[in-house]
Amino acid sequence: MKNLNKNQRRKKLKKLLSEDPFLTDKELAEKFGVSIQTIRLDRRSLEIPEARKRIKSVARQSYSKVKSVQSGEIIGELVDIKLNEYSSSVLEITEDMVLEKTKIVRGHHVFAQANSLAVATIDTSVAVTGSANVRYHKPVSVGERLVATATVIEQNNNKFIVEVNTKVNNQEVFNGEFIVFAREEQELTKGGQ
Amino acid sequence: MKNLNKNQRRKKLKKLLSEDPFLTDKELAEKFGVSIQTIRLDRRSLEIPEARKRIKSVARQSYSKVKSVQSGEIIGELVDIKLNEYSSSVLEITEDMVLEKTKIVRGHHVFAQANSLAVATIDTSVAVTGSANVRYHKPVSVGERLVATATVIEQNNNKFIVEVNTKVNNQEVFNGEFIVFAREEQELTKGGQ
DNA sequence: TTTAAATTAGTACCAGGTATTAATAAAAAA
DNA sequence: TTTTTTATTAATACCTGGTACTAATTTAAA
Repeated sequence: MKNLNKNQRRKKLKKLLSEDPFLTDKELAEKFGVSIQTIRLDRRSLEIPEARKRIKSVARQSYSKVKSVQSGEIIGELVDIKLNEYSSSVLEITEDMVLEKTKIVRGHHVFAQANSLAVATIDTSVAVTGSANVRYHKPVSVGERLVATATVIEQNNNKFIVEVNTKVNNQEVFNGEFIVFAREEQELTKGGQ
Repeated sequence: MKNLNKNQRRKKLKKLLSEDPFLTDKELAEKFGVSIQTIRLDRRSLEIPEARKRIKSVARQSYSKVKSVQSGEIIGELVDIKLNEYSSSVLEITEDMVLEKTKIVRGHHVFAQANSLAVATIDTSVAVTGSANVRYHKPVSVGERLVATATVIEQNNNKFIVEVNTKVNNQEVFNGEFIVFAREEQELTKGGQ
């Protein structure tokens, strides 16, 4: 990759680094057949930070994302809850949740919000989904806010039937009936999830 | 945070770094009130790499994860497919998919694999899920491999009924019936998802 | 051909380490 | 208590991937 003038090289450099932020100046210098100093001048004028900082920011971004999903254990933000009765959560649709082609939300995100809400509504140390019966009414797109409300409609011992209703602008886009089992921590071998 | 003996300190160190891989030896030394050298001995005996390597691996993981989910659009790895007939995918369960407390896989991951497989099986530019009826039979844990197979069992015009069966070690853990609609790219306003 | 722009070289310095040897402090055993 | 072992700290040389700056050299344009 040679014989590029300054502007071509800088343009390409920018693109390369956006695709692969892990490249060091040395690697870039080799790729372009120029000296390290040239690459550094390029980065400076393009205001691109050094590799370690780029890597760090990638790590930070994704780390906080993973964490919120892991620790929160609820998909979306819980806005209201009364255990064993009802709860609701809000999920804002971002670019990474949609299909590239159509910009429509991938079904499992809507399901995940509803399922995690249904499970969270039950007051027990461990709640697992036994089955779900769901229906998608309308497609959802980037920027829209999914408001899910879960209602416990029946309880028999440790078996709960939870209905979840998801709306965008007060219009129903999804609903589902989840059968959730409450279990104590020890008995993890049989049934459900 | 002082007066910890070696083993207590190492235990805590391990935990701290698992929660926040961005901490440098210097910061850790201050936290524990010991010298940098001590922290380095600790890391070495615990086989924990230096901060820059930890950060890099966090970045790499999430970078590749985001990419594969976005571009692949299939959850898990597609291993076989005959369009409009059947397909199968394999999903390996990793730590980030399970509930912290119980180490059991969160339901929506199993659903996501099945749903994305059902949708991918249909030969059209846009396929959306209309409804799903799913059942979780057994809990799934870290390290297990979910093998999902999707079979188209009925077709009426643009409406497909797809059955998905997910197994671990040849034992069924999940099954679901998905109603999927095939649509052309223009008509994105009404129905389904 | 002279001037200006682009590139390369060189040097001092930095963070955050590895790896090793040696010295010192604290705890346990004799 | 003294010795021995374990734990901790210090010191030093070296590494990568840089920043920041100055100076020299090369290439292209006026």
